[in-house]
Formats: sequence, C-alpha cells, structure tokens
Amino acid sequence: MISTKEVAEKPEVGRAGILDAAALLFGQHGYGAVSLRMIAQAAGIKAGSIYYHFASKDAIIVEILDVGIRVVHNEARARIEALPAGSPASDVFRAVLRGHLCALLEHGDYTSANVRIFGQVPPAVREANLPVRHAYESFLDDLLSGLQARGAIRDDVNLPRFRLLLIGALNATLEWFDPQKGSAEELADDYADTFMNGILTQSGDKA
Amino acid sequence: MISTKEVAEKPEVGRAGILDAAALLFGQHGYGAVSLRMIAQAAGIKAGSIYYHFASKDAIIVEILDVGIRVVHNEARARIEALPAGSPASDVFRAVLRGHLCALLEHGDYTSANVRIFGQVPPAVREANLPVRHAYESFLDDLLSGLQARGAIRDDVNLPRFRLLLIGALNATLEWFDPQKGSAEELADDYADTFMNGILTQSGDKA
DNA sequence: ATTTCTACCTAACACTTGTTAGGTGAATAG
DNA sequence: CTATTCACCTAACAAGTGTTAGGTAGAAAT
Repeated sequence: MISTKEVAEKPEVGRAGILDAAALLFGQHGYGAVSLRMIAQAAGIKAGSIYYHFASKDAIIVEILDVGIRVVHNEARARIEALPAGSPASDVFRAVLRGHLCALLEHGDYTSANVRIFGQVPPAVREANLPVRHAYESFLDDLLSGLQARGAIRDDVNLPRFRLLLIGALNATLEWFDPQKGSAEELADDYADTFMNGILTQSGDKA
Repeated sequence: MISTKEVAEKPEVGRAGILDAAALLFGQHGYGAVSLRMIAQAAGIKAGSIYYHFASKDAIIVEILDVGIRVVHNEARARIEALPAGSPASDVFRAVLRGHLCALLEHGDYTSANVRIFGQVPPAVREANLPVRHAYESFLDDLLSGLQARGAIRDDVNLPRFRLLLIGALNATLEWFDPQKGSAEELADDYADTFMNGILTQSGDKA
C-alpha cells in the first residue's frame, strides 16, 4: 500500500554481504581453509550464487585485500588532516598510530584478513594488491621523512627500515588485542611513546 | 661386499623428512592450503605412508609448532649464556634480539611456519602449543624485568606489553627480510638501537 | 501484457581432501 | 632358515573443492 518498494521484504545479500562474510572468514581461518560454500552459508546464500557477483574465488580476495589497506590508509590520513596546522611531531606520530590501530582493531575485518592472509595468497592475487599497498607505504614514508627533515627524528634512523618495524609491530597487535583490557587509542599512545623515547633510562646503561 | 649396510641405498625419509617438508610448505602456503599429498611429494614418499609416522595431519603441525618455538628459545638462551658475566644491559638486549632473529630468519622453517600459521590452526592444535609458547614468553619476561630491576629499563615501561610489541616486530621481519641486503645480526642490532634509544632527537620535539 | 533484468537457486562436473585397510620387499632377530 | 619388524606402497572410501549450465520468482521497463 505504501510504495512499489516494500521495506526489507527480501534482505538481498549482494556483493557487500558476500565480501563481509568472506573477509571475516578469511581473517579467521586463512585463505586455503575457507571454501566458497562456507562463505555462501555465512552470507545466507548458496555457493553457486557467488558467481553472479564474482568471477572466481580469487576475485573475492583481491577486493578484500584492497579495501583492507584502504581502510587503514584513509583512517590514518584523516587523523593527520584533522590535526591543527603546525602540531608538534609527537602529535603527528601519535595520530598515525592511532589511525592505523583503530582501523585495524576496531572495525577491521578486511584489514585483519589482509594482514593474516597476504602471505599465503596465490602470487597473482598478491601482485594485484601491491599498488594499494605501496600507496600506503609511500604515505607513511613521506610522513616520516617530513618529520626527519623537520629535525624531529634523528638523522641516523633508517626510515624505510623503521617503517617496516613500525607496521610489523602494529599489525601484530591483532593477534592478542583485547578491547576489554584497554582501548586501541590508549595502546597506540603507549606504542608511540616507546618508539619515540625508547625503553632505556636517560643515562644509557649501567654495568 | 663392504658391509650389510650399504651407504645410501635407500634414503629413508622418515619422520624428520616429513616434518621438514611439512614445515616448509606450511610456512609458505598456510595451514589449510597444504595437503598431505603435497607434503608427501615434497618428502619423496606417498601420502598414505605419512600415517606410519603420524596419527593425523594435526599431529604433524602440533610437532612443527613446538619445535618452531623451541628453536628461537634455545638460540636466544644460548646467546645470553655466552655473554660475559656482568655485561651491560645493552649487550644483553642485543643478544636476545640476535638470537631470536637469527633463528627465525636463517634456519627457521619451523619458526616461520609457527609465526605464519599459528593463528589459523584448529583450536585444539593451538592449545597443544601453548605450554612451549608460554615458556619462551616467561623467559623473555624474566629477562626484561631483570633489566628493569637493574635500573636499565625505565620504570614506566609496561613490560608485558613491550614484550608483545617486541615479538610482533621481530616476527614480522620474515615477511620482507632479504639476506642479500644485510645479515640478520646487523638487523637485530639496528632494531635493538631503535628500541633502546627511540627515534626522537634528544631535545624531544620541536613545533 | 510481454519482455528483460536482477539476484538468486539446483544439480552436476571433474577433481582433491584426510584417512584406512591391506600388501610388499628388505633388513634384522632368534 | 624362519619370524618379525620396519618403512614404505597401492587402491579405495566418503566427503568436500571450485566452477558451470540452466532454471525461477519477482521487479522494472517497454
């Protein structure tokens, strides 16, 4: 009686539903262990129907891997841009870590999947993900070398290597992070302090 | 003519050969993507023969996961014990990182496998690995709190959390490490410096 | 009113999966 | 010389794999 388009008559799973279900499963069990029938059941449809939206199983992960990177990239960039102009270097650094960790740990099925399965995916799929991946890496490299040029980061810090160290440490958190023991933002700030100041006492070390 | 035991008549693959092949494959492709037939072929035998040495596929990974941890644990402990008594805290810290990274990156099929597949293995298998895992974690915790008690590590450093940060960063190296671009020991020293001194210039930060 | 399009379904295909039962040749033990 | 043990093999099992062809109910377009 209302209109030609009744509300929620059929949920209509669609591309998005399939991707959501697949991202969650891939992140939990790994690439090879997840079948199309598992994805279909989680999404509420049948296996064959997936081929209406995707050409193959690989086409699904390609897309998941891409949005996984983009989610962190966007969040990190948003936090940097929200900063007052001329903010101190420590605030800039903290903002990236917050962006990366919040995206990863709080609404990150796609990013979790990326971190966990990138290493086990067929080479062709991995290569398809490289452009988006390099874009985020460049973003971080530019930001870090900006800080170094400002004189905030020591000149003897090998930036490309530090970026790898940083991303590795951040991504590893999803293996143990528990939101009930503290927020992602608090964790980010703690990590930022450790990276910026180190763990040694000022004096260096004693015998 | 020589003896009843000719040399290398039949190579005799055995348990060790199966485990070696499986560790390599699991590390490369993930848990669910590796079949018993792949393992058998890599080891030079047929799939059914695996069941002479192992009760199931899960029994294989349980063993791989365990030795994966033990290899790093042993190497790290060996490096610490080789240190002169009363060595400075920075030397102790460097020694652990060297042990962990060398074991992981240079002869680490088992450790690589552990790092890559621990998160995707059936719960029962994961639980079987926990004791060995906790033993290594305790080893690191004891070592770090020893350094903190000595006054070398600042009191405001949250040690359990730092240990997670440390292991995460170290394990992540196997995703990009290339021995042709520098040794594992050099990498370990670089990481140790970063962790101990931080990345900021002494003064703190400028506006 | 008929056609077209959408978003699914069913049923099957050739193949791979972990696993098991039973067999084989060579080495060793009695 | 026989018996046993070792370390493997073959062949098969039911179940699950990615993928495809063809069908269907309902909405939208003509």
